[in-house]
Amino acid sequence: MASVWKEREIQRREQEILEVARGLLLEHGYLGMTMDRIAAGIEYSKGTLYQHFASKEDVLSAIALSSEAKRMDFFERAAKFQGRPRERITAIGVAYELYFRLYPAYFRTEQIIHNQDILAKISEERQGELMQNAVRCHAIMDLIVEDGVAEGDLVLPAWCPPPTLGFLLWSLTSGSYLNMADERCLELLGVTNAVEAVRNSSQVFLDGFGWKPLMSEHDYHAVGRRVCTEIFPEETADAVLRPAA
Amino acid sequence: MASVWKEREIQRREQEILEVARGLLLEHGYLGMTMDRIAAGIEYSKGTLYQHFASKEDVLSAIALSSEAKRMDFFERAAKFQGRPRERITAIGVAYELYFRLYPAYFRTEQIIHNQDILAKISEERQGELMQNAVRCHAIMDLIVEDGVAEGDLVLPAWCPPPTLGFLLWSLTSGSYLNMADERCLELLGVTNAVEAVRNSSQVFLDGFGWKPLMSEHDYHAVGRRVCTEIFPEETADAVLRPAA
DNA sequence: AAAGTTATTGACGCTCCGTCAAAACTCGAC
DNA sequence: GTCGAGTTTTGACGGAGCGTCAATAACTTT
Repeated sequence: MASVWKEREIQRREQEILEVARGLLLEHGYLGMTMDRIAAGIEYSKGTLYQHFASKEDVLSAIALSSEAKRMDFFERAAKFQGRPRERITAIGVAYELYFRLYPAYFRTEQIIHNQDILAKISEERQGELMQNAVRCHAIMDLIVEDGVAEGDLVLPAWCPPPTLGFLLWSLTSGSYLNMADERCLELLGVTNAVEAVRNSSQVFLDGFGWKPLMSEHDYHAVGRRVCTEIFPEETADAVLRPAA
Repeated sequence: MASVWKEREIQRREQEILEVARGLLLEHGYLGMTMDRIAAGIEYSKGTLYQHFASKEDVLSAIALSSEAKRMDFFERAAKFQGRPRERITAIGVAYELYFRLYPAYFRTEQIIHNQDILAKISEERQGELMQNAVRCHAIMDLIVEDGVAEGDLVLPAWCPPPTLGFLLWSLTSGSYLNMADERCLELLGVTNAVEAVRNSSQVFLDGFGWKPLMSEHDYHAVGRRVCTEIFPEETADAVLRPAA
């Protein structure tokens, strides 16, 4: 049966398209990633391109989806880290930071797709997939927060159920990374070492909630380094990526 | 001299263009705001439109600029609030929250323009203006943070000079508001009362830094209400906008 | 090998941005 | 009042990009 080979060929081509598209997106931005250029990049015409993807936004969302898959992978690996709940949520933070630093391009594609106009043009189906990822991602955090509460390390105020804490922590981190995009602006404001600041501020935030053990009682830089060596040894072979003592 | 009247006429028309453009932007999004539609909305042709604005992005940045002006106004008014430094930074938070709730449309235009692709197409001049606003905005926060340090209410760690604290607080808030844009997603995650959560979480964050007086020592909801009645009486005539007891 | 089926192509229609030569208008001089 | 130089306005047009589809090529079955 030829259809097996055909199936595989289609898959292969889809990957090739995404590869070319991602390259264009990073080099020339959203507007520079044109369907004609993608078609020129692969060895097929635009018509064939449209047999794989319904629209430009569809291509874009596929790229974003693969980026999110990478992030999900990091999160799920980090979630396996053994320790007190607050150490485990710290591991999630490390995962996000590594994702941001190792794959800034992926981070950017997530931001691009997160735009109302673009999102509106994506098929319901893919929108669902994207949403699904977000939910899974927050579910991981929720479980850890709930463990923290269950073990008595954390007492949440009434206004802040576990999903809300996850949302806030996420907002602090993603908001910071997003604002870091404009480097000129950052410099003008006099912000240096922003990545380190985000790392530390997450801990300050958790201290604010009184999540034990507090920073004063525990060395979370050491936890960060442990997460790097135990969970992300390959990714942090370059020492620059590990938190300093 | 006719040129005086002409000057005024040009100003008037510019305002009219922006009004129409903002309407289109809000109703139909970035892609729905076309130059032809704007031209149809005012009583002039596209050519004339292009005598006022160099490009579509130029129109957009003018809209964003006026939005930022509104926010700046709120910030500057809030900065006049009298009290301990932490009360004053709380006032800034109230200002931002009110801006977000009263003018969601303005908030959105700021987000739209904050896009790399769009930003890249704006004239250097307008980019400078936008940057200027950001700097002024952060300068206000910086001063308050520095006062906090000077008065001994706040001891900042080495990794966090005043501008960095401003940046982080800003990121927490703007990041949260940004993530709140997707209401469906928020609901799916189980986050309720997000605005209140953001308000409280900023305080938790400052508690984390040990900025005195701590939440346990001071009623910051009351401070919030005072800011509303003293600084924003007009805007908070509707009681829904004021923090509950 | 012929008929039928599926895959591929790229020219085309449409929309939108930004331009520019031509038309319309203004206003002082005579 | 009218002429004409200067200014403003216009909308048709070029160019670019997205998505389509009739025509063509390739492949499969009989």
